[in-house]
Amino acid sequence: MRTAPTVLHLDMDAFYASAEQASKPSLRGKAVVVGGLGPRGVVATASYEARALGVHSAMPMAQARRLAPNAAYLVPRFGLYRAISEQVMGLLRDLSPLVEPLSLDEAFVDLEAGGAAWDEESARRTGTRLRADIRTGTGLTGSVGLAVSKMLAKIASEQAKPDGLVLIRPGTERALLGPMSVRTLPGVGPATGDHLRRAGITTVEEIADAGEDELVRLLGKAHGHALYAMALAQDERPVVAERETKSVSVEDTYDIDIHDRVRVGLEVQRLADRCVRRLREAGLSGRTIVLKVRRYDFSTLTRSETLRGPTDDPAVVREAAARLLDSVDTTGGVRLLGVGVSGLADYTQEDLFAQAHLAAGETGPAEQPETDETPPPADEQREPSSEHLWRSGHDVRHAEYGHGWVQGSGLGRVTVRFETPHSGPGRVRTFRTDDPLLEPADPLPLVLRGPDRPTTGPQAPSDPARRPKSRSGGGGGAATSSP
DNA sequence: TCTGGGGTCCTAAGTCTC
DNA sequence: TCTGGAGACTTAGGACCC
Repeated sequence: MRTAPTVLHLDMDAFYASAEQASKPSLRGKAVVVGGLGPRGVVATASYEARALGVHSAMPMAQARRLAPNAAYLVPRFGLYRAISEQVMGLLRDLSPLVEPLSLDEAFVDLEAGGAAWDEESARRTGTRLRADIRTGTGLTGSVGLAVSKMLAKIASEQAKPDGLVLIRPGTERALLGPMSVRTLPGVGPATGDHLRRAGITTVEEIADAGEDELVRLLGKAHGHALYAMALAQDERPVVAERETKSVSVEDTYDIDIHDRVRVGLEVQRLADRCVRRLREAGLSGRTIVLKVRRYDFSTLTRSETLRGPTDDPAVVREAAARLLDSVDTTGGVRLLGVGVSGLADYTQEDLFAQAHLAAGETGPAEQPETDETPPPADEQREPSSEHLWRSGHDVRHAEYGHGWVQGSGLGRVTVRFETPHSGPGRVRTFRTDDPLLEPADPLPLVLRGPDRPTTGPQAPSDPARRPKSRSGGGGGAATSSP
């Protein structure tokens, strides 16, 4: 158990929305909602202005639009967010070799391991300097929590939001946690929260009072023990820099339920190919193939099959997924399909050959040796219509008017606002979607290094999603409300 | 109101092996 | 040869997180 608050948790404030506001001057101070814009999309992040209107993460987009009809609605630009995230993680690694990223916008840092802090005072200094460096380097704000453990550091950063720093002083933890809702503790979601509430437990203090045996009786062994320890502010989990991937999966929710069994089969094949591509990119192979089906009524089922050895062979994964689909009744329609691979092993050439032989032996007709060239998904073989080039929020360049971003498109027109992270709010112009002077562009850096040198700073890598393929059933004509 | 996508971990029942 | 138990593994589902 540590005696000094040397675990740091960083949480970037409304990360995706803030990145969009930083790159689009006309959105600063305005409600911005980032997420899927299709009929079944949900909110990924809402700016604080949008949160004030009641919009929050995981809310259905349709509900967000009712609450904030005048907000700007944008699709996520992961290329940009990844570039900023890498810069921020770099700042964290300057503090310590023990950095545990949780997502693009969150990480734990063991300050003690890096010699960056050893007591309250040095920890606070380091946290303050980090926040300043993040602001200087990216133009964005992050909140910092400092405490003796990961759980407490995370609770501290939550309290620090937005744009603050909170240090939980050693010895004060239990008094601080006691009156808090059970939902504050990691691992207590809606279901566990409800379960505890029915047992008359609503605060952290009441968990501690209930005793370990009662918790185990209510929630099972693992969850009960863990939660009881957390309620006593005991959390010995170390900051772990390297985490092994346990599974790789892809899934798609369709704008309209799929009823045609043949189409369902084709989609599963596509997903299997996509999953294998991801698997190979990560240099992995896996033994267990998982099919996920969410039906029209939102009931979800999974079917899995474990092979004799690990594979990254698209034909093998496709066949396994197809076999699994055979055991699933899809009458009534499906809204989501997914294919995953778990039981992962490092990729080796032997795996491939072994599996190819296995597949040839077990699946009857002799398999052609697989190559890397899996055919592109059916929808990627289609030429994207020019409408699909213009995704809401993505950057563009016009030969005459310069750099801007797509504010909306549809009916053969695309509306562009011409501004950059370093200009004032820009003018809006509308073009035909096939205007030869207009082309997709990379995001510009949010922060200039040196006098007017936009070539430095966090330059997002060219984002393949920038030239989007039409998504199955995907809605074109993304509408961005004018801010 | 109508619920994304990519993960992790846990539980429980059934099966297999020794 | 049959039976029973322990432990490992497989499968399915649920909860949670960002």
